[in-house]
Amino acid sequence: MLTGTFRHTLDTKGRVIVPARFREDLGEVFMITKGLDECLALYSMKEWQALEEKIAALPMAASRQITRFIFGSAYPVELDNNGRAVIPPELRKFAGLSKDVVILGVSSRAEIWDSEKWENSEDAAPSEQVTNMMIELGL
Amino acid sequence: MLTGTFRHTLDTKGRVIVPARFREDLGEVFMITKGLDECLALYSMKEWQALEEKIAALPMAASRQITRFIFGSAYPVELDNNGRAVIPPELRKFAGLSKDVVILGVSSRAEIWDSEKWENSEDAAPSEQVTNMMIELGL
DNA sequence: GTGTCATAGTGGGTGAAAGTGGTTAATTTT
DNA sequence: AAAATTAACCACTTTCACCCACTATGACAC
Repeated sequence: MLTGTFRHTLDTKGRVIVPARFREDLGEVFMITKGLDECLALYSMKEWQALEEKIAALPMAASRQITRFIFGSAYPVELDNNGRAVIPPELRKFAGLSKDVVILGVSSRAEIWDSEKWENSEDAAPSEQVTNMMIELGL
Repeated sequence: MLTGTFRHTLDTKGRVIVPARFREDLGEVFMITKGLDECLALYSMKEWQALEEKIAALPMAASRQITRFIFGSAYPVELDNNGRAVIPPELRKFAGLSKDVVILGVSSRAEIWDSEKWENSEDAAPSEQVTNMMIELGL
C-alpha cells in the first residue's frame, strides 16, 4: 500500500530518488508510464501484470490505440545502489519535469508530478466534490 | 515484452537502429511487415510463428486478403554488428519513412512510424476514448 | 542536550555500451 | 567485365549504467 507525499529533485542526469518506504512495495524493478493528467505512474511488476491481463481481455477494436498508448509509454526501471530511478527522456518531457518533483503514493501505484503542476492541480487540495464525497462516506 | 518509445533516424542507406532493449526480445533475425495505420510491424520469430498459426486457423474467405497483406510484405531481417536493420524499400515507401522515425514497443511486437505520421496520429496522445478506458481499468 | 551511528538523499567521474556515419568488400545486374 | 547495389566492416561520438564520495536527517545512548 503506497501512501504519503514526498518532495525530491531530478538531478542533471534525469534521476530521481524513490522514497525508501516505496521501495519495498515497488520492488527492485518496476514499470513507469504516462498517467492521466500529465503525471507519471509507477507500478510494481505485479500490478503491471494485472494491468496487462485486463488489457489483453479487451475487445480488439479498442485495443489498438490503447495498447500503443500504454505499452508505448511504459518503461521498466531499475533502481541504482542509492535507490534512484532514471526517468526516460520521453516521459520527463511528457510530465514536464524540470527539477522539483512531488512523489505520492496512490494506493496501488505511485505518481510523480512536476512540483509546480502539482501545486496548481486541483488534486493537491480537496475539491468541493471530494469534500462532499467524503461526507457521504461518513469520513 | 516490448515497451517504450524511441526516436531514431533512417540513414541514407535505409538503415535504422533497433533500440538495444528490443534486441533481446526480437532476436538476431526477426520479421518485418506492414502494420495497420501505415506503420511497420516487427515480430520476433516466435511471435511470427504464433501469427502464422492464428492466420492458418481463419476461415479461407477471410484469410485470403490478410494472408496477402501480411505475408506478401513480410521480410526476414538481420541486424548488423551495430544493431541496425535495413528496411526493404517497399516497406519504407509504404510507411512513408524519410528520415526521423519513431520506434515503439507494443507488447508482443514493435512498430516503426514515420516521425511526423506518429505525431499526427491519434495514438500518440490519449484520446477521450482511451482516457475513459484507462479510468475503467483503474489507471 | 549532545555525540555517534545508521540510513536517506545528492552529486559527479568513468568506462562500457549504444548510436552514427562512412569505407571497403562482395554480390548481383546489365 | 564494368557498374551498381547491397552486405560487412571499421572508426568515431555520445550516452548511460555503475561506482564512489559526500551531505543531511533522524534515532538512540549516555
